[in-house]
Amino acid sequence: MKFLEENLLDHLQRPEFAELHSVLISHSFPKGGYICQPGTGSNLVFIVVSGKVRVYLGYEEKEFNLGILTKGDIYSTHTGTFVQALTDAVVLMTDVKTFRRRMVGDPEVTKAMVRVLGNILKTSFTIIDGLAFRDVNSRLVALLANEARRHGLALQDGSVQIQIDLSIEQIARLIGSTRQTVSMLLNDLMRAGLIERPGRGTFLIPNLSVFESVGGVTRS
Amino acid sequence: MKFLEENLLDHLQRPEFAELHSVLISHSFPKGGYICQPGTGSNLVFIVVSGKVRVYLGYEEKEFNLGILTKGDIYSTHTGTFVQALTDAVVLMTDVKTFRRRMVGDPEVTKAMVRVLGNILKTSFTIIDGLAFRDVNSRLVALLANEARRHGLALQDGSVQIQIDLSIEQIARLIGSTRQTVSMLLNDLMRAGLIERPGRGTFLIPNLSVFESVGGVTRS
DNA sequence: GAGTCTCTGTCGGCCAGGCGACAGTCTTTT
DNA sequence: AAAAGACTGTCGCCTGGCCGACAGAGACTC
Repeated sequence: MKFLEENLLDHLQRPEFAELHSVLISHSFPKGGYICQPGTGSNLVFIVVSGKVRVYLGYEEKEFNLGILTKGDIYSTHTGTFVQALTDAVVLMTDVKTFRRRMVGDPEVTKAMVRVLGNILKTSFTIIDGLAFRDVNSRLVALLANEARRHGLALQDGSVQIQIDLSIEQIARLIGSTRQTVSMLLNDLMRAGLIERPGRGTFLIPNLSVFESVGGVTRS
Repeated sequence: MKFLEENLLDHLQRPEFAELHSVLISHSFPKGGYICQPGTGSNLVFIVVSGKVRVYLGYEEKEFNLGILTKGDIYSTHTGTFVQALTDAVVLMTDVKTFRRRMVGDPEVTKAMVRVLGNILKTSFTIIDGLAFRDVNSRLVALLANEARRHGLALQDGSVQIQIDLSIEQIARLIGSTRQTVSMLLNDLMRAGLIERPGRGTFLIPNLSVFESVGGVTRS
């Protein structure tokens, strides 16, 4: 679902959008700040100018990541999701009404929306799959494997090192489980030699493909 | 997320799309036929011309409805979802490559996509919520209440009648549970006087709002 | 009306995983 | 270095819900 070649922001720099800038108000958010939370009643559309923001579904105790928005991504606040700045971030905001009137007809804008929605949708399918079909262990393995594939550091001996600066409790939230269960599972994985934990927040996966295959087995 | 005023099909009837018709191939599907199933490797985009088609996530034993597409809706086959004709249906199909080249730049097309994706996304959030936070009973109540609100027949005495021509087994699938559990829960609801079952596939909810409130209580 | 099928209700066994509790360990502060 | 605080590992209990099994109950065929 990748359609965008040109960055949406560059596109909006063009002269024909000059008058639009008056209604696109720039807002800055510090790292960790919330761009939106469900239930605040605000109904805005925003475009990320700089920084990274994380979109997630959250409830009292659990939270499921839906995606990371970066420069040029566009999203709406009235979707029942949380949007939090992962780094200091700047966004352009406008209300939905103005957005519809002025911007919906623009293919670059809708293309950006399709891209973002498509990605989030894909992630949410994965989440549903995980919740409906996989046990906690599989979800944990999937989380680590994902992280390894995406941001892992491959070492000379073929192992992959990943840095997850999250407490066990936070990891548990991400996969919709509990501290105790995750703690136990991680130790099981270590005892089985599938992962090592050289230090806090750091994991070492000696053989990633073997590791991944373990997650798949426990399918019901 | 409703942006479309003009129907996409009318839009495509315009003269400037005349040459496009050669690549938009019309396909008919009988009621119950599959427009796409995951894993078939096909990578097509289609627009619904007539009929209703149902999009759902399915696995061996369970299936989760994501939405119903009708005239003018546009969707893609490589999303890992099943798409099944609920009635006899006609769709216009083309491959993704052509679609990107010829149609992605058109705001009506992308608007339709945003609308469809937005709806499906919303539904999938609801599913995640249900799976992660609600027990089977809540999901069952939600399903029935939803059906009642949407297609229910309000009787004079304030009760609502709904027609669900599904076996208990099929209902169980829709909420990701089992025949036995659903059978038990339905009987519990009947014993509690919250629903009645005058005949096969028919339910009667004497007081819908009371009924709905029961579903919410069991939140963890 | 007898046989066959499909659907429904109910029971008992079983287990993943949530939760409270508590001890041990690592960090930070003063 | 001592105290306070946060994080981690484990144990045991308990429950929701899956599963197999089996017995009615309608429906359909011959």
